[in-house]
Amino acid sequence: MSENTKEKESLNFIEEIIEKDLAENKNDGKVLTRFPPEPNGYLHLGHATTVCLNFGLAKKYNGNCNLRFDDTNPVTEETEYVESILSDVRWMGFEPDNILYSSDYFGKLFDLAIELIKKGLAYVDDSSAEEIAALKGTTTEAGKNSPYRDRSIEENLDLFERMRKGEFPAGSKVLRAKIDMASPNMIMRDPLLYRIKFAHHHRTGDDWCIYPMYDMAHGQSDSIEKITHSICTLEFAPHRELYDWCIDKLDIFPSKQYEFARRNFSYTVVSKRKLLKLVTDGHVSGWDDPRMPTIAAMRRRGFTANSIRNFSKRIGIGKRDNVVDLGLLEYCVREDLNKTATRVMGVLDPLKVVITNYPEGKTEWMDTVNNPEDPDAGTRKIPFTRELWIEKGDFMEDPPKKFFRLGPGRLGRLKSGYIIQVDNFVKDENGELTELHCTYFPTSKSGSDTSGLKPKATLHWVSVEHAIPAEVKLFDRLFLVEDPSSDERNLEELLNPNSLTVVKNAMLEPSLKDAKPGDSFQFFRLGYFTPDTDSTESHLAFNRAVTLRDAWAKAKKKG
RNA sequence: UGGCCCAUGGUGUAAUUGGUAACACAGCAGUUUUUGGUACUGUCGUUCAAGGUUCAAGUCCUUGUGGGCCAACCA
Repeated sequence: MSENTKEKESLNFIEEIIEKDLAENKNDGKVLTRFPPEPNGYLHLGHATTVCLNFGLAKKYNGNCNLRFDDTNPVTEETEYVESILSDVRWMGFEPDNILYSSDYFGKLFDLAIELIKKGLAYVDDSSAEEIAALKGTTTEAGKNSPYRDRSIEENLDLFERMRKGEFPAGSKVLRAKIDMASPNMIMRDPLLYRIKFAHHHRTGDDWCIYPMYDMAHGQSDSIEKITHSICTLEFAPHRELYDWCIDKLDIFPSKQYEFARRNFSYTVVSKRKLLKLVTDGHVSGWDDPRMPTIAAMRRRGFTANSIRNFSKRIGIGKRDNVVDLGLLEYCVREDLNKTATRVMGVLDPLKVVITNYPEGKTEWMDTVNNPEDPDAGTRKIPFTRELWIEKGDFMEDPPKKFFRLGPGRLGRLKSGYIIQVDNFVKDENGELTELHCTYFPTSKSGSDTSGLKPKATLHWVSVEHAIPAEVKLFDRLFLVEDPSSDERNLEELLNPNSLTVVKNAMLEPSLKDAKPGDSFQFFRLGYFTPDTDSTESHLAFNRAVTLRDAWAKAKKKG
């Protein structure tokens, strides 16, 4: 194929391996990878980087990438998860070359097991789980052979066949590889190959009552599909010896396994067990709660597939332990949305402004730019009237020097509108600020400003008459500690109690009426927002994907 | 007292395979700005340790130290 002569960008270690293989014309110059999730949960950010890696490699080297559901354990796997995984992969922007299942190979895998038995390399063991564990030895002591280890090939064949027919109860027998109970690699101490489970499988139903273990299924499935580069996480490194042993003894296609370090992310967890616990204990509303690190949640929150792909590319791959700063993902989201999101105005904490010298009942439709980063995005009209909503935080009765928004007597520019000056503020009986009385400068109209006035701040606003109310959800990190997965304390103690803020009565500009999930907006000065999946015409609901960078908030914090 | 993997700024990855330690994020300071956004500029700071080989070591060797994974009828 095409030789990349001058590759400026440096290669990661897997790309180096692939390019070396390609140079040697291994596998006839073909690259075939696979993404092999077990359908027992939703895909999360860790999977997302693996998806990008495997599909990305295939794309880069003109190869292919299969999606293979590693569904060899019927008790944990469900069709619901299969569907969510497939839709998440597609949303990420990748179309699998083949959609396959390990369960498709149950027949072939059974035959391979028979072959191992015939070669005297596997045996049926009647020991209980406890007995097998007891004979396993420890990392520093050799194990001992099972009393069933030397059964004849004929007897093993007979027993395994009868296991398959359902003649023995669950747990009464297993098939084990006959390797070496003294191996320094614990995985090689006669690993279990098949176990009896009378469980309904999401695809094969009740056809089988014995199921292959990971080590009898994964590498073999790779081999059946002729996967050239089987990429997995570092935890599987000890399995590689067995992976190669099976391929060698069975004399099947020599797929090769390569390992990279799993990604950890700051202020969140990616263990399926812990994510499931967050869901079942009600700490979040579901797998797609926008605070979750799942792909479904990130999509619902308003993150884009493009930003996740860029993030994945930027963090690269390696072999050392790591905690990736989630701030980088937020940066990638902003980077993407800044270029594409339409700028609109919405007020989260409304304060009424009455422009006392503006005619009652008058509406001016002001021109405003949809996206200053994209001239092709065009302009639209927004209504300006005598009564407006502005952000309560944009006025201070007694503003400090560094605050350059509104205060008594101060000027402010209303974005794409007029410059106003605060004349008065009104409070209710509780001393709560309720209203600002201002005057506007007719010569200061945006785009044709001849006033010569230079207010320090430009504020967002919405016409009271035209505003549409909405619920808006704001999110903060789920956990208080940077690395919750390595914290000894209970998950509950580490949770950020303020990870969700629900704003009930936000006021939005009327153009947002028909926004749909998947649409991205920048609410001027507030961040990037997208309609929530539960948004309806009568009850608009938005999620904030991420805030804008906020130098003022930072300055305030520092005091 | 085993096997395997790993060690580069606050974080994540690079380093033409022995030849000036770089890129991005974060931080800090500033310029521009009808977003305290964006863009732009500057700045901070690093090879786990000790020996050795070499004109030259993040890279090779030795010995340490530190961390991770492995003993589920899970994947």
